[in-house]
Amino acid sequence: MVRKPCCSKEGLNRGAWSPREDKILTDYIKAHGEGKWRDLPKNAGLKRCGKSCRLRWLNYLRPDIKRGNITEDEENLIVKLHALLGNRWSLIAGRLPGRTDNEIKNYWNTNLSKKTMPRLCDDRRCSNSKGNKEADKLDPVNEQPSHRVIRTKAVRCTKVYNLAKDDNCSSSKLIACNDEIRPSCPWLLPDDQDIDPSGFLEDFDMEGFMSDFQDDSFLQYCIDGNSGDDRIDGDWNVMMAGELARDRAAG
DNA sequence: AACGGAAGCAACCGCAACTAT
DNA sequence: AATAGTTGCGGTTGCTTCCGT
Repeated sequence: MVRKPCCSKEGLNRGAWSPREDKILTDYIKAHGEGKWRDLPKNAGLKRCGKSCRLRWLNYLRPDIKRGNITEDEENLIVKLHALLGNRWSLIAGRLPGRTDNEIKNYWNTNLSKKTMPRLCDDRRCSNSKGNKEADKLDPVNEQPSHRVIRTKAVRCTKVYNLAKDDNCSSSKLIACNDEIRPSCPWLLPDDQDIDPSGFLEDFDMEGFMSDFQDDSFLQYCIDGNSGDDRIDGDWNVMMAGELARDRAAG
C-alpha cells in the first residue's frame, strides 16, 4: 500500500509558529473542537500541515498545558516512571497533569539522562548534544540488564465504566478497551480465560505505588524485585502479572 | 563587543496502530 | 478481509539563546 503524504508540502509554512497562526488555530479549535486535523488547515485558513497543527495544539496551545519549570517532585516522578516504563513518553506524560510527552522527552534528553547516568555520559565523552548522538541512542536503563524495565505497549482505551466493588477485585472500575469491557484487575482471572489486559495502567495507582518507595529504593527494587515490604511487593506483582497476561494474550 | 561552541526546545519526520469503508 | 485514510508516538533535526573566552 502506498501511503499518501499527510499533506502537500508545497506552499505551506514551516518552522516556528507566529502569534497570528496560533490565534487562528486556537479560535478554530475552540469553535469546532479537536480532530479532523487533515482538513483543519484548509478550513481554518492556515498554511500548515494538519500534523503540524495537531502538534502545535497538543504541545503548546492547549489550555490545560502547565508552563514553567519542572518541579522537583515532577522530576523525581519522571525518573521513577522512566525506570519503570522506558521511553514511553506519552505514558509518563499521562501521569504528569499539564505536561506533554514532548516536554518530558526534551527534559529527559537535556537534563535527566545525564543526571541519572553520569558515568555513561562521561565514558562516552558526551560533551554536547550534537556530538553524542550515538550515546543518546543507547538507553542507559536498558544498558544495565539488571534493571527490570517493563516494555509496555500503548493501547488506546476509549471508555471507563464504574461498577461496584466485588470481593475479588480491589478496584471499582471496569475498563473498556476497543469497546470490550473487562475488569481492571485481569490478573485475578483464571488462567484458562482469554485475557487481554489492555488498559492495565489506566487504572493503576502509579503515584500511590511510587510513594511507597523512599529515596532511591525504587532503583534497587527494580534490580532485585524485592522491597521487603509485602504491600509494595504485592503492587509490583500486580504490575508484572498485568504484563505477563498481556504477553500471553499477544501470543 | 564579537565570536564560537554548548544547551534547550519547538517542530518535523517516519512509522505503526487504529478506524472507516 | 483488504484497502485507504487518520491519528498518535518516539526519534531526530535545526533554530535560537546562553555562556565562556
